[in-house]
Amino acid sequence: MPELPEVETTVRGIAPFLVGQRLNTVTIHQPSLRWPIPASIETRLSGAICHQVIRRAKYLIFETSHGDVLAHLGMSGSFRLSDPESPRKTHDHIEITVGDLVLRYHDPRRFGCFLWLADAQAQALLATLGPEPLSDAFTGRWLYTQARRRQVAVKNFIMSNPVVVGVGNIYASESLFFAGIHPNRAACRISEARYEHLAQQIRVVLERAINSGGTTLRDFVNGQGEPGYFQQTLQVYGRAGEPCRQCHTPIQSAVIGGRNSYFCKVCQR
DNA sequence: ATGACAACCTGTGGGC
DNA sequence: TGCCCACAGGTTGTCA
Repeated sequence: MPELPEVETTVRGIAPFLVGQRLNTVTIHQPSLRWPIPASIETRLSGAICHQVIRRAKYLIFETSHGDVLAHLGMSGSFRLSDPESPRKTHDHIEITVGDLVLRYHDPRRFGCFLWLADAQAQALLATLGPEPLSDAFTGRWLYTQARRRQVAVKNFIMSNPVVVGVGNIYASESLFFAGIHPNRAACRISEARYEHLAQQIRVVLERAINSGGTTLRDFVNGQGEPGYFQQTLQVYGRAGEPCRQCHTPIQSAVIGGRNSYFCKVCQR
């Protein structure tokens, strides 16, 4: 489900309702996510004041007076603020009451996580992360230097977290289309100038998606339960057989690195 | 070090 | 209508 824009949309949606507020009760209904939710979270987090909600890569970090939490939405996770009177749904695994609302973590596939940030496991997850794509540290030169001697397809290269965080399957296809680069091209066979263009397009695509509230393919909703609208402007993702919006050639799809990929064979070389 | 790929788990949609 | 299979937005861990 969520790539960087969807996580950012979630953070922006829920933070105003959490920051400065007390997390009154924390209830774990299903601790079995990708890694077990620490049993200590229920009692230790209850009563904490939430100081800040921030995003790092596709992680959400809840900074509280009783310790910080590192959460990830996996493939199908979402946080949503609801009326406590509304019934809890299947796969609502965590409930946190805040004021007259309840924050629910919903995740059918349970690939997400909810850990104490200070724990070694959480620290290890953050340790290997590359630069934020919307930061000044992310440049074409960085991509170019990282790509030396890398034979891997450029699409897999930009989806790898040590290289740059937050670029998932949708936005990898989209940014490569805007950069005019074929997703199967070996990472080491792209010039620094083309990487400058690619880095710029990655930033533009992610920023536009954030401004549209993210992409909803099946079920993504923001903190208020609303869908994103970026899918209406997707250029190639999920459009196999449909005409390229630039040259009208049918969009191709191919499995690259085990993930479905979409591109225009004329516009992307 | 690099790259390929299975694994984690449930829901959904298409084909028959 | 129902069954079965393929596939889905991510990431880690294992193995060659």
